[in-house]
Amino acid sequence: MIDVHPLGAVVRRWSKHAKLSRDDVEALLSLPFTRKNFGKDAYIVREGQKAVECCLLLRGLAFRQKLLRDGSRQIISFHIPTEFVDLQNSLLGVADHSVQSLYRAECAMIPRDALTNVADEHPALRMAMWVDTLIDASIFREWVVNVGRRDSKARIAHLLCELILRLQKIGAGNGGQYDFPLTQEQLADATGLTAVHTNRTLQSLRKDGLIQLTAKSLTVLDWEGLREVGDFDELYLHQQI
Amino acid sequence: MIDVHPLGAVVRRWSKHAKLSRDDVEALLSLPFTRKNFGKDAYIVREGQKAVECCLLLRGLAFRQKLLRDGSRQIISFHIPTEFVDLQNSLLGVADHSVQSLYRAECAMIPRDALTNVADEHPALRMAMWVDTLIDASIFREWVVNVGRRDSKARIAHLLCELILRLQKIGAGNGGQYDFPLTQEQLADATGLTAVHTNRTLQSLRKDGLIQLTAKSLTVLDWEGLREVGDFDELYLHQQI
DNA sequence: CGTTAATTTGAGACCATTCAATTTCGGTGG
DNA sequence: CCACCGAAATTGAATGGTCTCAAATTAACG
Repeated sequence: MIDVHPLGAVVRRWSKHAKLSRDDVEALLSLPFTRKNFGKDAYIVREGQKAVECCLLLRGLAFRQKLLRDGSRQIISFHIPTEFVDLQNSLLGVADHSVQSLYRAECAMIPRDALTNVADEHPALRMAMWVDTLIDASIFREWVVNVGRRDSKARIAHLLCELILRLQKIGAGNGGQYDFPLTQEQLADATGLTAVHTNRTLQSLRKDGLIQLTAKSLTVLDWEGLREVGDFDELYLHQQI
Repeated sequence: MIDVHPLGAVVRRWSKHAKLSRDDVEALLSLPFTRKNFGKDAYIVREGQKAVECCLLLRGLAFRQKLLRDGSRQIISFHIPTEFVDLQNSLLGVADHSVQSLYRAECAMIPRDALTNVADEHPALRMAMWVDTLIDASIFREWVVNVGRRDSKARIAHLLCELILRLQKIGAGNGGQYDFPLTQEQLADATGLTAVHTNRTLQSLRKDGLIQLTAKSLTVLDWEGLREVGDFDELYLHQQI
C-alpha cells in the first residue's frame, strides 16, 4: 500500500469514477505540492479562512467540525488517507467550518490555483473532483439521518460501520483490526451524544460481542451484528468496487 | 418575479457565482425540458432509481428524505423554486434517497444527457452546477449540527431561519409573511423530533412572540429573536448577495 | 357537511444528560 | 525504571428533555 507518488492513490480511486486518459493521469501526478505534518488537534483549515491550498491526506486521520455559540461542537465528518479534506473550499472561497488533524496527520498541500487549472484543462479530472464532493455530500446526508433518527447504540454502530468500510477500502487494517485513535469524546461529538453516554454505549456494544475497542485499536468481532444494530446500508458511500 | 422563461431564474442565480457569457446563457436557455406537475407527496425521484432527467423546481416546495428500517424517516432538505432538487443524481447515477413534492409542485424536467452535454461544452455552467451541489452539501453539514447539538427550540428556530432567508432570496413572501405549507410532522422529521414535541416547541416559539404560524402561513414577528434562539449564522448558505 | 388529516393536550415512562468522583492509561522527567 | 502528571475512560446518582400512547379538538377538503 505504499505509493511511490503520494497522488498515486488518488489516481487509483478516481479511475473508478471516470475514465482517466494517460494524459489526465500525467497531469494529476505532476501537480505541485508540499508535504506538511500536523500534530494532534492541529488546524488544517480554519473557519472563515480563505483557501489558498488544498489538503490531500496521506497518513493519519482528520475531522471536520463546527462550533456552536455555547461552546459545544459537532464533528461533521472524518477523513482517511487518500481523501481531500477541503476540496469544496477551492470553489466556495471561504471555509464555513474547520478541519483538524486527529492524533497526527501527514498531508500533501496543493496550491488552489494549480488544482483549478488542472481541472480546467482536464474535464475528466474536474468530473472526478465533483464526484468526490458529491460523495461527501451523500455521507453528510446519512449523518443527518444518523444523528436525527437513530438511538445511541445504532448511531455509534453506524459510525463504526462507515469508518470500517472506508478504511477497508484503502487497505488499512488486517484481520478485522484497525488503528482507531478516536477518543470517546470525539465519537460523542460526531454522533451528537455526550462522552459519558458514549462510554456506556460502547460498553453495551462490547457486551453484545460486536466490537473490541482498546488502546487506539478497534477490532470487529461480529460485522453482520454491528451492521444490523447500526441499521447500516452502504449504498450511500458510493464505493463502486 | 414571473419569468418569461422558466430557466431565467437559474440564470440570475448562477450569474452570482460565476461569470456567464452571453453564449453560456443562451445555451442554458435553449435546454430542452418538459413541464410536469406533482401532487401532494408525489415522488419526484425514487431511491434506487436511475436518473434519466433532472428536476428544476418552478413552483411549490419539495423535500428529500431517507427511510429507516423501522419505518421512521428523516427529511434531509427542503427545496424552493429555482433550485434543482437532484443535480447530484446526474452524476452519481443511482439515487441514494427520495425526493417528494410537498403540497404541490411544478417542475421543469431536463433530460440528463442534455444537461451533461451543456456542461461539457460550457465550463462556466459546469462550475455553477458544481457550486450548487457544494452549497447543498454545506446545508447538509449545518443540518448535522442542528439535529446533533441543538435542543428542540433551537432546532426549529434554526430551520425556520434557513427557510425564511432562502425564500426571501427568491422574492417569496412579503412583510415577513410566507406561504408555509409544512405540516408539524414534516417539521418534526426534518429536525429529528416527534410531531408531538414539535407542536409544543412551536407553541413555545409563539408564546415568546417570535413567530406566528397558522394555516399554511408563517409570519416572522421578531427576526433577531428567532435568529438568537436558533443560534443562526447564515454564512453556510453562501448566499453572496 | 361529512370525513379524514392535522393539531393540540395530558400523563407517565425512558433515554440521555449533568455533575462529580474515581480509576485507568499514556507520556514525561527525575 | 519508577514516580508523577494530565488526559481519557469509567462509574454513580439525580435530573430533565423528549418520547410514547391516547384521546380530544380543530382545520382542511371534496
